[in-house]
Amino acid sequence: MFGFRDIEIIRAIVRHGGFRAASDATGLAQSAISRRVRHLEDRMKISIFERDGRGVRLTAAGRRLVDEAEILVTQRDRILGELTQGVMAGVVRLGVAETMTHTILPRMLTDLRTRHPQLRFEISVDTSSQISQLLIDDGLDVAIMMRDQLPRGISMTPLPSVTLGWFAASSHFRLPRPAGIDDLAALPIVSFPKGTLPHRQVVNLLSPGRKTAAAIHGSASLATVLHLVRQGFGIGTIPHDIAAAWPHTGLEEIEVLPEARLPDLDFSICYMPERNDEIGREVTRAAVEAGADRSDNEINTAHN
Amino acid sequence: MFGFRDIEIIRAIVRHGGFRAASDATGLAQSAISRRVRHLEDRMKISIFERDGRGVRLTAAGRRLVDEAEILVTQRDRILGELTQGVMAGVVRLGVAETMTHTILPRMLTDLRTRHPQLRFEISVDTSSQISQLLIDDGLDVAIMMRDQLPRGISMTPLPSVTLGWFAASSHFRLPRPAGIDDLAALPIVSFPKGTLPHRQVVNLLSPGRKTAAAIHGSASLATVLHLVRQGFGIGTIPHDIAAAWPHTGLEEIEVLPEARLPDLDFSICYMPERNDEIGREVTRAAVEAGADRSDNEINTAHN
DNA sequence: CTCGATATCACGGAAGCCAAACATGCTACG
DNA sequence: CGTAGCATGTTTGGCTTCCGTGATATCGAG
Repeated sequence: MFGFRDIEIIRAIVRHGGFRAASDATGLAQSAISRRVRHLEDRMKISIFERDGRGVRLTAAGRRLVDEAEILVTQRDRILGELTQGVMAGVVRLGVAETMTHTILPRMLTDLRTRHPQLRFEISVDTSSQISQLLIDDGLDVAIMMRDQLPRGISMTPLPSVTLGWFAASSHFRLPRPAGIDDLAALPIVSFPKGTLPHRQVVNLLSPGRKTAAAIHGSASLATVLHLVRQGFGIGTIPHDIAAAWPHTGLEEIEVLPEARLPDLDFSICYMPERNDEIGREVTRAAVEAGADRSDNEINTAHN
Repeated sequence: MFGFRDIEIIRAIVRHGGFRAASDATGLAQSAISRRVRHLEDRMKISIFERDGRGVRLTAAGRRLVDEAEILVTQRDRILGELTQGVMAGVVRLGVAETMTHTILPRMLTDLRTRHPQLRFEISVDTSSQISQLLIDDGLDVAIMMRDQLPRGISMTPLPSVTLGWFAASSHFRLPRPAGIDDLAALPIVSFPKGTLPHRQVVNLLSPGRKTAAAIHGSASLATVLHLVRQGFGIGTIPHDIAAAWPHTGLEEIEVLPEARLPDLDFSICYMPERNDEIGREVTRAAVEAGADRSDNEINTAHN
């Protein structure tokens, strides 16, 4: 086995041409170098230097060792520098609700990548409650989710609200304009997965005092929801942003009465300042700016 | 600063979920782990674990450290394994005379690469005397050169002789067939660089008792020699193999009298067994086999 | 209070420093 | 030509500092 110190010392010996010169270069006593090298050779059972009266030269094995191990020292120093000099690097574990992956996430990641090329992201897409739990358990560094149950000590920054609409595939269903709650409840509905806040909101909106419970299907995958709605499986509750992002899928917003309107979704970007103050702040900044961009974009898409 | 041991210990703590468990896993005492981690944190001025009554968890900085440094341990173990288990790896410093780069070298390297994918080559092309000196000074591991002055203790394996011919660009010079020494000496000659054995041989062949010294130009680059001869700058002394390798350059061998024939070049593959026994043997084997192939090839090209 | 965890304290061994010994090549002188 | 002296470099022996062990103190949660 060999350590970083061994490599540094061997490198110094090679570079300066001997134990003596290496001792000056490293600040170690020359005797320490001698004994260290011998000990290392004994441990690894290879000879690293060929000695004779007037100095030492690398053996073939020694040269191989230096060539290969040099890079380790370099990398160690790089890691150390990045860690202590506050360079933003490493892996950021990011949890997002799926809706966000289609809106602010791409812009946010682009922003972060240009500012901090060393950062790597590991993105989990899940329901807000799952993400919330992961954040609490230190399974995530930053989360973008709906405020569910908020643990204490968390930092939470609101993002622009996401507005929902009722959508249907063009000409699959015949509905009055505007449609009322009863009209909607009579049809199969594809919505957010069971257990999530928007799912509960849809249930609450449609259920009270109705004879037969509305057929509400949940899907954790927005792509699946879009697909099902497009195929005429039912009508769907879909964020306006998402629908606008696929303008040619044949989806059409259903005009509804005010009482049938769906509440907005309030997303927040959250992190634990105790654990991830620096990264959390920076990701939050990027998310807020991406959200601001998104507003512009919303206006643009409204023009379409 | 951190060492391999630090990383291994931190990894053990993370994997087994605490100092206590890590102490069982690593065989160290629990107190040693505690103190080591604290010292490390002090030295690096970052906090790696977040402690409370019921255990420890990685901080963000700690996770970054583990993520980035894990690979260092892996690489260290790989290097150690390769060194001690006698895998042929590392960089082989190879010195060759230029003639050889066009004959056995490509086949030899292909052979070695397929048998030892871990090997890397660093190839120097120079005159035989330079290469010889480099080999003596441990600037090369293996050399392919003409035997010049041979240091003692060297291993030398002869390779097939290289035959030389006089070449000229078609129809640039008018010579009797066969040409004699005087005919050749009257023309500008492009040959091997001054100071090399074949250059001396050309000089010796042409100079004795002549009124005006023959105009012998030297070039260390075979490509340059070929170019000059092709352009009609003069006639050249070129290995048959090389000329055969460029069959469409308009070069034509000059038919000469026996007394004007050039001596063969005797190349050998050399290494210092004291320093590079294992690699030297293997490269020698590959060179000899490539030389055998070359003989076949010579016959083939003679058919063209 | 008890349990399960980490932190701390006194003591032995490896790794480091200092000084002196040892090996080798070079030079100059008899 | 042989050899003493010197210059240069490595190895070897005493003495201190840091790392690992074992037992004990301390702390937080249930």
